[in-house]
Amino acid sequence: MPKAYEPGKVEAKWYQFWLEKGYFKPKIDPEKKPFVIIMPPPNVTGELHVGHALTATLEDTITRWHRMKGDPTLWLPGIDHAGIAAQVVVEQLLAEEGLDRHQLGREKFIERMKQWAVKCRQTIARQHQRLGASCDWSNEHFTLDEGPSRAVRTAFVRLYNKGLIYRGERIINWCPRCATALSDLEVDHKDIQGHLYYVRYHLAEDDDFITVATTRPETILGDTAVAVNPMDKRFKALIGKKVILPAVNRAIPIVADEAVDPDFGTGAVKVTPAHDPVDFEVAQRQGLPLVNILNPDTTMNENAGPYIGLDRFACRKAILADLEKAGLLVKVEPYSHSVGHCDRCQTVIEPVASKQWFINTQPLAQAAINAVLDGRITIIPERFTKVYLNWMENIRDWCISRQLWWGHRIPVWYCHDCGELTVTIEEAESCHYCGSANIEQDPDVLDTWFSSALWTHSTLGWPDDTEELRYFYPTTVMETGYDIIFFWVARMIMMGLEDTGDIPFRTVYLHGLIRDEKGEKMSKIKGNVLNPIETLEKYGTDALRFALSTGTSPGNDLKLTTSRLEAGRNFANKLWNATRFVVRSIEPNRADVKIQWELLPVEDRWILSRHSRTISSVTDLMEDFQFGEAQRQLYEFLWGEYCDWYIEIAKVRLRSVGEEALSPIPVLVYVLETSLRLLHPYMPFVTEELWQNLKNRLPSGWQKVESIMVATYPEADEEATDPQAERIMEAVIEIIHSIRNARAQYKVESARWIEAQIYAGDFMSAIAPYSQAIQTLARVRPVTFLDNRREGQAGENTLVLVLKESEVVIPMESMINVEAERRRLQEEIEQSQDEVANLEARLNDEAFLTKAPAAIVDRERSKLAVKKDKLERLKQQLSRFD
RNA sequence: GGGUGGUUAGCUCAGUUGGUUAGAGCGCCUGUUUUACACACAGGAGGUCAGAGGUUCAAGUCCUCUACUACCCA
Repeated sequence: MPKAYEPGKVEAKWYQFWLEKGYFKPKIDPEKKPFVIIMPPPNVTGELHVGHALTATLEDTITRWHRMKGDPTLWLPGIDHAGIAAQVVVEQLLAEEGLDRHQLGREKFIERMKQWAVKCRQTIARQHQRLGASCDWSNEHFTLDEGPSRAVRTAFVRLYNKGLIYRGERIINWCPRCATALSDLEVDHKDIQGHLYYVRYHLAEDDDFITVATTRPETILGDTAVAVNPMDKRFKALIGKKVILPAVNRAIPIVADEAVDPDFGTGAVKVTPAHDPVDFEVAQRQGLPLVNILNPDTTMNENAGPYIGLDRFACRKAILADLEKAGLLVKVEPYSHSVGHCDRCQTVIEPVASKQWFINTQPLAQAAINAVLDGRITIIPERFTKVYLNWMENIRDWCISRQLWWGHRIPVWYCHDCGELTVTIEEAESCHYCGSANIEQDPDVLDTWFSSALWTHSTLGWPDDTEELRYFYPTTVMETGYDIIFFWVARMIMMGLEDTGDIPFRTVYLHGLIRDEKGEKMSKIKGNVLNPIETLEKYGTDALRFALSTGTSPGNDLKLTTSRLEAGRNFANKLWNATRFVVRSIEPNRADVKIQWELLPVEDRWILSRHSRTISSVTDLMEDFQFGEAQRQLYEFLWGEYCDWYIEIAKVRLRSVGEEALSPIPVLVYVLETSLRLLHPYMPFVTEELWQNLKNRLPSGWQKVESIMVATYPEADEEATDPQAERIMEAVIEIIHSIRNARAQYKVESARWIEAQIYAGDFMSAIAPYSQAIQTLARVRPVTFLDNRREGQAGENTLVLVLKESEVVIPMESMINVEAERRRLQEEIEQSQDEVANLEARLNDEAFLTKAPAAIVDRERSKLAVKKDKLERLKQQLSRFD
């Protein structure tokens, strides 16, 4: 084995091995309950980013763990066609060739999109494989594949037939750059420092006027009324009269509507029903007409009179200039208001009345609310439950039609003869009402999230009653980022329940977002994105996975820094070298790894006890979705206990040749091998490589399976916990620490041997076997054990280290610094006194004694006894210097 | 306007039924080529857990308020 772990040399080999063995594919076993994760499908927009790496890491960890536990485990990968986002990417590619999609035509454009998607799928799959993703590639799905597409059409038709999908003219969010309608979720609201313009409208019949305030003066051209609050006395006399719109000289009425806030502006507002959601509702109530003034590219249309052809912002300037000239612009105030922006391209959204397809979501939301309220679905972390419920309870209809080419075509045909709609799953040949063949399919496609909402069941075969659907649905965990809780999770719950009658998953696990070193969200525009592939090539996949999942908590954002990546790489290397040590210690012909449980020395019983506790704790944490903490504990155990202490003490035993000491190798191997299995879900590559290295050097019957991936997940052995062994080892470690500390304090050269005497009272016989270990690890020789406490004489050049259950005496020849020693002891005494005082106060408190649990009181009592004893001994030592 | 999170060591963060002297990684200081590992080892410094009040025998942890900060929804 080389001196350092070289991840690049082994990762591809093991992935290929797992793949060839078919480990990723679940075996359906009707006797067992399966474990299922459906992967959130990445977009076919290019490559995976580090957020996908986090998703893949967490899902792979959960998946590998369940697979090792013996559950039939399905992790189903997939790819999303990503309507707008992907279309924009390919349109940009076309633009480089000097083409646009209209020149190409719909069919040829779709062909180009498909080619692009195929390429993208391959890239993404390869990237997932480099991350170690153990998903079932034979079950990979694409949202535009025939199965999911038929599911989309089926769901659409069913909802349409139930009256839950309808077509209607509503105010929608129009992105002029993407040239499509968007749902409310796809709009970012940003506070913009704009202006409030006060504009005077003359009355038609007399010389009077009314002043309205607006942030968008260009919409004056589309006004069809002025509205005031019916309770507002100022305008009572004007209601029912007409005003003349400036610029276009149209007469419009003054109406009374309760929606008007008398405190806004002048109390009179202009009503532009085709370009504002609130005004749209006013118009519905008041029976006002809609005047649309915009073309789809947001230039002004023929309704804009003299401003026809101008862009919306140019029009605003022009109309303001004209109003000013006409003396109709009364005043302009700075005004901060919220403006919608397209979340894809950040273009200012235009609210506009448009005929689109919608889902009436309220009836679906109720079932989705119940599923969470009654506990059938659990959301982790819990705080997102409230976020989810709040959104569901205030849900609004979902605009699902998009004016794009890339996506699921809406399964609706319009009849040119009878005007009826044919809504069918299969391609319509003729009108279902009049039989005419003169029909035309709706040109639009569906919101990508519509197909995503069906993903948990459409991938398993729905609407067909497949074996997979019956066995794997409902799935177990939905793991994804909290940023798509509404986009995806909430809608999946609604549609899963609607289509199948059952929840789509039992647990929603939401992870945080990854930020750069400065804490900023990663984005291509900022150029601060970390490429996961470059990162794993530099540090190793396991290091990347470690950095992404260790010491993090669910739902919290995390900064990915090079120091985290280095920590992961170092840990992998530490494991590598620990294994290298163990492997080198195994003698080829004496590779007996059977543990002789009844003969084990204390350090073996100690590490086995700590090991067992670690397994139990790690398992509990994983059951509770606390993967970051579980991994941290594994790290602490392997590095801080196994490597730092157990291996070091084992070396002493291995070196004592000729003596009849029990070999530490069986326990070294056992603890290491079990820990590798425990760690495998987190760091699959290094654990497999090391596990195989061990396997190669041990007798052929040592492990039945061919890969750590399919070995069983360790279970804690309660029998192994050994408090007495832990207590003894703690004392030994404390002795070694104290000597090392004293050496450093007195600047003893590291190579020099010093003498030490140890008094350990009742513990002596337990600690005595560690004489050799203490010698080696603290560099003290000779070590003698004292039968009686050495009280020390004044003027003596000895250092006495007072420990919890023992004392260490170090003759320092003439090196003792009396003042420093006195100070050290005084400080220790002060600290000790504080602790004793605190404990005494607590134990004298009647309330504590009666109200605290007995176990806590007992613990405090024994703590006090130990501290008091130590304090007395410290005082005696100090008296030497008086 | 409504909601949620964060505020813990110089930096980045853990700390999950309230119960030892609050932890880690990185950084910093001192020392070490001790044959698994310098991607390491040994030792050390560094914290009134944002502030105030409350509940409790006991609060980083529960409650209330305040400040700053980030995000979500309207």
